This record gives sequence, C-alpha cells and structure tokens, in this order.
Amino acid sequence: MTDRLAERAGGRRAEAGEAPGAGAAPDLDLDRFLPYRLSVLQLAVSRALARIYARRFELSRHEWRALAVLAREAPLTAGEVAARTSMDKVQVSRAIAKLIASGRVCRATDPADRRRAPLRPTAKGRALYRRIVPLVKAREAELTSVLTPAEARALDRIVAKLQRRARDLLDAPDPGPDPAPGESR
Amino acid sequence: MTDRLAERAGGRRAEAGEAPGAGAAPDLDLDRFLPYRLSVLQLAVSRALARIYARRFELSRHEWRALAVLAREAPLTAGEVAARTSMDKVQVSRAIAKLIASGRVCRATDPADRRRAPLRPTAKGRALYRRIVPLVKAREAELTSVLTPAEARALDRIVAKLQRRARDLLDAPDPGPDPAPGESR
DNA sequence: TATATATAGTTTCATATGAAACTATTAACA
DNA sequence: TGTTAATAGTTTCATATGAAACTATATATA
Repeated sequence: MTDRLAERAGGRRAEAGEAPGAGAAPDLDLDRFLPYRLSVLQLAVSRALARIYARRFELSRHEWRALAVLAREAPLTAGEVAARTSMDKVQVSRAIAKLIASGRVCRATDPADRRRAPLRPTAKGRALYRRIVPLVKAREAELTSVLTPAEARALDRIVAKLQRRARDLLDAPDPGPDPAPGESR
Repeated sequence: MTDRLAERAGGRRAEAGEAPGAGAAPDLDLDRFLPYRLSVLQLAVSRALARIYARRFELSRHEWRALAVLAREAPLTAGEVAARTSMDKVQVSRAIAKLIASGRVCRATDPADRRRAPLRPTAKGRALYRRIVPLVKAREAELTSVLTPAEARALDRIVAKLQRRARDLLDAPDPGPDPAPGESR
C-alpha cells in the first residue's frame, strides 16, 4: 500500500536528482489535507450564508457580525466589538462607519474617557437583526441537517479543540525562520 | 426560561414597534453559530499554516495550492488547476504568473488546441514542493494532535458531509430575493 | 507641570480580490 | 466558406484588505 505511493513519488525524486534524505517521498493530497478542506468548506458555507443577508439587506459579513454582537451586548466600544468578533480594529472601524451611515448603529462618546465611543444599534438596527436571525438560523439548520445528533455534538467539541490548538500554534513564536540552503533564494 | 428571553426581546420588539410574529424572540450567539466558528477556525488554521511557507519561501497560499496540485498531477491547464483547488480562474492566472516569474512552473502551448497552456513544475518547483510537504504535514499533525483517533475520523466524515451540503445549498437557486416591506434599504 | 508612554479609533498606502470586459483560438452551423 | 457562439486565459476596474502611520485622549513619571 505504501509501496505504490513510494514508487510513484520516488520516481519524481530521482527525476529531480534530490538526495533521498531521511523520510519517505513527500506527497500531499490536498483533498485530504485538513487546512485546505476547512478553507474550502468555510468559503462555501460563508457564501451560502451571505446570500441571506448580503443582497437582501445590503449588509456585509463584517457589518453583520458587528451588528449581531451589538444587538446582544450593547453598548460596546469598537475595540470590544473587535474582541468579540475576531475582526481586527480596522475592519471594525469600517464596518461601524457603514452601519452608522445606514442608520443601523449610533455612536456616543464616553464622558469618563473621551477616546472611547460606545456603540448601540438603533431601533432600525435592532429590527434588522430580528429579521435576519431566523433566516441565518434556518440556513444553519439546513446545513447541519445532514449530521446525526452525535455528529453535531462531536463537531461542536472538535471545532472547539481545534480552535484552541490553532490559537496556541499562532501564539507560539515563529518556527525557525531560516529556509536552509537550496530554494528560497 | 423562555420567559426571561421573551421579556427582554419583547421589550425591544415593542420599542421598535414590530409585529410580534409567530416565533420566539430572535437571538443569536455568534460563539455557538457554526458558520462563524468555521470562519474563525479556518482563519486561525490558515494563518498558522501560512507561517510555514509564506515568509520562508515567499509563496502565497494560492501559489502553494497551485504548486501542490501541479506537483502531483502535471501537466494541467490553468482551468484544471482551478477545478482542483477551488480557486477561480483569475486567482489561478495570477498565481501561475508568479510561479512562472519565480521559475517554479513552466508553461507550454497545446499544439492541438492553442488556447490551452499545459503547466508543469520545474525541477526547482518540484524541489520546493518536496521541502514544503513535510513541513505542512507536520503542522497539520500538530493541529490534529489534540483530537482522539475517533474524533479525527468523525471530523473527516463530518467535513465531507457539510461540504456536500454547502455545495448543494449554493447550487440551489437563490431563496426568495424579496426583502419584504420594512427595512431592506 | 512637563515629558514620555499607552490606548482608542481612523486614515493612508500598497496589495489582494473578483466581476466583467477583453484577446485569442476553436467549434457550430447556415 | 462566413458568421456566430463557445472556451482558455488575461487584463481592467472598482472595492476590500491589513500593516503602519496618524489623531486625539488619557496615564505615568520625572
């Protein structure tokens, strides 16, 4: 089983004249590579969902996220919105600017610290939130309807585990930044 | 239990002057919303992975993907690369242009159909692929090391199911494109 | 109090993105 | 054949993105 793979990839190695090295012939099937699969899945899910609110309500994904946290937890400053949505502060700043321009969010100034600008949804923004929530929940249900209850529970746990792990890997210092001789220039 | 939620949201509903409607008070917790969680997870994983090849080898994600399929399946045309990587043809065109500029891929012209331009990795491109594969595989292993074998198998199956489902939802015609009276603009 | 430093949020600038227009070539068909 | 439609791939254009610079305010320190 491993033999067939090794044979094929080995042929390539010989062809390129590379030293055999320690491990087996490198070979990567994108379709079985989790980061790639997550990326493709996320994109498809994100597009399926954006159909719900993007065209219908002229709301970008970042605006929707900001509105969604503000509807539940207002007042929040831009920085707090960023922390709760995994968006960076530039994205939040722009999303909020659009939400304010469309009259869905309003901004005040914290008198105790005039750098801070607490945000709240307007009545119009809250009404929009209430209209969208059932739609996106229904979409999520359509998506997860193909999973068994056990799979749904497993997914919940697995995503949480992977998320923590990915965060840890990102927080860790960069691995050796030296490319070693060869390619890389 | 529903009462407390209904009370709070009901207050907002009354405030915004919206009809009560049929369902319970809409409420969405982003942290429990699968599309959002997938988006955050994918971004973290993607960043953790890009560290491996982006800075070290001056390779973008799209370039890496194109190289990865070419290393295994060359010759492929740009359109075939696009089909195998879930990238659109513009992304592929640009990624290929860079890969050619950096001497990692070469392009020919199909004499039987001169619109088609079969692509292959150069020896340099293949060598780069062989250097990167073990690194990204190791990164994937670091990531999935937090999962039990059963969870890893479940994830494989669940992602496949969700991917098919998301694809179906995307292929389906748009849901009712009418926002209904009220907000919407 | 002056001075330096930190923080909240916005703007700038260079690059990335994708839809649509475009070029070149091939296929369909009248 | 001449004309139209289709396909492979690139370029254009308007918008999105993010790092870094910037503005305004607040805090710490000498």
